[in-house]
Amino acid sequence: MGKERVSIYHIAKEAGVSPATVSRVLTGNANVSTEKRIKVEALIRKYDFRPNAMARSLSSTKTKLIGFLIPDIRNPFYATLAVACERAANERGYSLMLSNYLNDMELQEQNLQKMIEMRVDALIMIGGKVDEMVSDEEYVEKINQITDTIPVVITGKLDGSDCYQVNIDQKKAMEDAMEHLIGYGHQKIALIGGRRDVNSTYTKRVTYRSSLRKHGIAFSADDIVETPEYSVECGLQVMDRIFDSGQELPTAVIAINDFMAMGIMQSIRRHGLFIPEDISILSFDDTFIAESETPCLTSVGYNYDRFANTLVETAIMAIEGKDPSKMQLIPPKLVIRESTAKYNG
Amino acid sequence: MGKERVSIYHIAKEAGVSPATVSRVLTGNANVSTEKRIKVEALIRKYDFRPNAMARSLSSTKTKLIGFLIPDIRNPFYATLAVACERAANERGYSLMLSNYLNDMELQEQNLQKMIEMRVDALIMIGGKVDEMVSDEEYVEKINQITDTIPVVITGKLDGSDCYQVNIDQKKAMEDAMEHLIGYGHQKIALIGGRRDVNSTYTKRVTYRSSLRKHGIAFSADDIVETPEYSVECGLQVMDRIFDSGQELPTAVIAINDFMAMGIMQSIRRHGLFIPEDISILSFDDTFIAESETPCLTSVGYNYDRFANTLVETAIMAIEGKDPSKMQLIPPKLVIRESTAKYNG
DNA sequence: TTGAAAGCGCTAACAG
DNA sequence: CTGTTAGCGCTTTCAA
Repeated sequence: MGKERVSIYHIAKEAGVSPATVSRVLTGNANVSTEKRIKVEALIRKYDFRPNAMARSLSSTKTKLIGFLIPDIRNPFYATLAVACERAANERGYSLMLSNYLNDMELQEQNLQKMIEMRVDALIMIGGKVDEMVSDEEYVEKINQITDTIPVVITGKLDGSDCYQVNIDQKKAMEDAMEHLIGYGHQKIALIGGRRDVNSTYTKRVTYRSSLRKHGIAFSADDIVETPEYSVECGLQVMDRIFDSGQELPTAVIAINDFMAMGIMQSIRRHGLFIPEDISILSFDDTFIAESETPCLTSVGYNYDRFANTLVETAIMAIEGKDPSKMQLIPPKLVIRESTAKYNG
Repeated sequence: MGKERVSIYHIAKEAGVSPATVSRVLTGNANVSTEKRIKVEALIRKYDFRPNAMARSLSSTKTKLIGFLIPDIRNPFYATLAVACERAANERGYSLMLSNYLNDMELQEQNLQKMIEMRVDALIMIGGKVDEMVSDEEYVEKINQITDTIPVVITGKLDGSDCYQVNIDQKKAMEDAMEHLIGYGHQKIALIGGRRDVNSTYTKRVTYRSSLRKHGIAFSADDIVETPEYSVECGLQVMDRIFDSGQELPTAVIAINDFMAMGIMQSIRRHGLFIPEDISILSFDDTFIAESETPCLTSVGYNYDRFANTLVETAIMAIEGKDPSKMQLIPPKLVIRESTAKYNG
């Protein structure tokens, strides 16, 4: 430790040029004579000099940083998306500043503030307070205060805010799921997991019910089960409870995500039933989990690269004042695997 | 967009004090009369003012940022660790700057440079070039150049470098695994996955062999299978190959991580065998996957919070010149679940 | 306790 | 093409 940091001044002095010239070869935004350029570049290599991003940002008022606020990177859905976004950002000369709020609204707030202090050029936020059914008025006000200065793109819903939205087409996702299952002859279909006050879940529920109606299938309140979390554990508990209740078992179960599906499958196996022979399972997100289960999960996924590109591209366009569209939809894609089968009542 | 950013100058002017005073109430590093403090604090609230972290860092030459370089956040092992590290860092007033190098050495290098440009106060690096069996001399030189200025803590091995090491006790981990399996009467134990040129894998292999020797069990070269990746896919392929080869099946399989175990289990089930009745499975890392499989996986895990705290604490101590110990070991912890059973030959 | 002033390392006019 | 000169927004002596 301790060695003195070299700056453009050191380089400039040793090269016999002005600091501005060094800056010019660094940024490439202006012409420098080949002679001087070569001299400077040699020094840069000699000292393995890296310009101070803080100073650069301070001066240019651009950080080339995009804040990325998500609930929990341990959920493969977010991990997949984060990796894709990081790549997308890097390709465009930006870095992702990621943070998890772990379903803690206060932490989400803190993280948000930290991003603002870092003067990120844009913000991508997913879930939590930006996907509540009824948007928190005070929160909207706070976000709008931010959007005055920094473009914010969300995956979710925030009524009355100036955010750009990049959303999964939840309606289509559920429709595809239902068409698949009903096409396989299922009538008793359960929808397990999620909170009704979360917009994406709410939309799925509504669509679930309208799909049933469209096909003339009676809706039973028992068939929609809410859970406080979107976890494996919750999936297991809910399915156990269904078994214990003695009520008529569904012939197909739609899990709100892959995590939930894992739990549900575990419960079903423990009760000695087979998937898909006894019960079909379908989930949302199509993460690596779907391919890794036995049997492999039929799941509604998305093109994560496309999703990520749209998110990042929208953010960058907004940064550059290019005015991207306010609302973009990511189409879902049903991947049929082994966990769903024709109903053979 | 467009609203003018407020700075300490605006606040100072409106409060009728000097910018220095505003800075003082911001940092809390000096005394300010209650009267002025209150006035300034009110203004800060009024404008929801957030000090510019870039300017602050530039001036103080501290960024309160810790770079966190990992292979792939999509692997639950890293995701779990990352979340724990983020929390540990936050608790101590630091933020994590995370990036994935996706097994791409060039990307690892780029990300590293970006961290340096950001002037992170310390660097935590895991795997990849910092866990190769034979350390790349040039790379060591490059890292040592960094450690001249920034403390680097690694989980891995980098001979001849000045890094702080926080490592999992791989030897103990494998010993525990082997004792468990051998104690259950297994003699034909396969070790599947990983590359021999990765130090952590190498250590496991060596320990595997010495455990066999200690118990007077003959070693068969067939029982160690190398894989290019640490993925579900590879696990599946390897196990399929073992079945196809017609060689004597192991009665127990040790998977190098949970991913690998998933693939192996999938293969075994597809071949009509049962776990653990026909083959026992044991894995390393004990991520959520271990609990979510059916049967639940017996796995050697670690106390991730402790692991993360040690990593972050070491980094911060080094930042503060407190001279932490150069080498610390994280003890593993065998969690026995349902995937291993007594051998009943 | 407080203000003035000098930097932190870089970029970006502005002359020349 | 190049050097000089202001900042960017904050922290931190140094005097008062």
